[in-house]
Amino acid sequence: METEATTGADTGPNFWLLKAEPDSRIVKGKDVKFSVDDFEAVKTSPWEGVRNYEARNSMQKMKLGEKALFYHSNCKNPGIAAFAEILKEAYPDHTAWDSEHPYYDPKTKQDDPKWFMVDLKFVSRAQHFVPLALLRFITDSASDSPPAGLEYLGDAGVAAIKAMDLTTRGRLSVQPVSEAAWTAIQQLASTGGWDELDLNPKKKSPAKKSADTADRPARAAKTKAKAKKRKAKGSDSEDEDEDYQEEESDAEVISKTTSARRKRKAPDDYQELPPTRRRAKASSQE
DNA sequence: GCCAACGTTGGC
DNA sequence: GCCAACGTTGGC
Repeated sequence: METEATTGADTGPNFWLLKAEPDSRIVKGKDVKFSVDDFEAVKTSPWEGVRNYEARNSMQKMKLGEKALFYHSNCKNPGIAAFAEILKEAYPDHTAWDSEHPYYDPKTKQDDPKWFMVDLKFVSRAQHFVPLALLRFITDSASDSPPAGLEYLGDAGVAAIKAMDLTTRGRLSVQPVSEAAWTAIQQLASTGGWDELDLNPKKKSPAKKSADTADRPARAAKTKAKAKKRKAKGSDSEDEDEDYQEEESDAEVISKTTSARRKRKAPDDYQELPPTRRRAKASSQE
């Protein structure tokens, strides 16, 4: 059974945002770089390596032909670089079983896949790259109306942008986008018009080291408010996720994390963990 | 390179 | 089941 659309639409298509890293970054000896240039060159790409439940759940809701925003993350100038669409609906992410792969997950079994991916088709570049800084500029503005030059967005477009997860949920790499936000982004990408805006106001004064982080508390408050809302209406980060709590016990999921954590803190009365679920799980293997 | 935010872990 | 601790994400 389908859960209803995360975006609130009950019948129409959903819209999505997926993040990729345009800059080289080496993980387990492999470069995980995937820029809009790479995407445009290959035209289609499996979206492998997602290892977050909420992101995965979103991917499992994606339907053939639904539209997505291609986002540049973890780079100098993050933002929306292209438009894409779903070419193939969710199927098991085989890279989880590939020990050579940067996102190898040794705990998942081929007969019980935990991670999924979709195939994405490149549609077009954003004629005007839509920088995160612009979306933040709009989101952080006290006004309900568009800034000068972007009147075409209308108040509705501004409201949609302000409601986007992108600005408040930085770590979510696959997220739903409302249709209104989709439209607003498309308008921005095709029209531009923010060259006159100072998207990076206030460089920190040398005296005040924390000047450029001064707005973070305000941001945090917004983030919290939204998180509360999600909780209230029931986030999908955990539902439909049978293994969510059980998996933790065996913990090699991301080995680096786990091994470090296992080492953490041995209180004086530390005796060697009484095996609990971990043992049960391990012995269930034949 | 720094560090706030946040998802996950795991002791209690 | 709560929540402190931890490591990672990702903007800056």
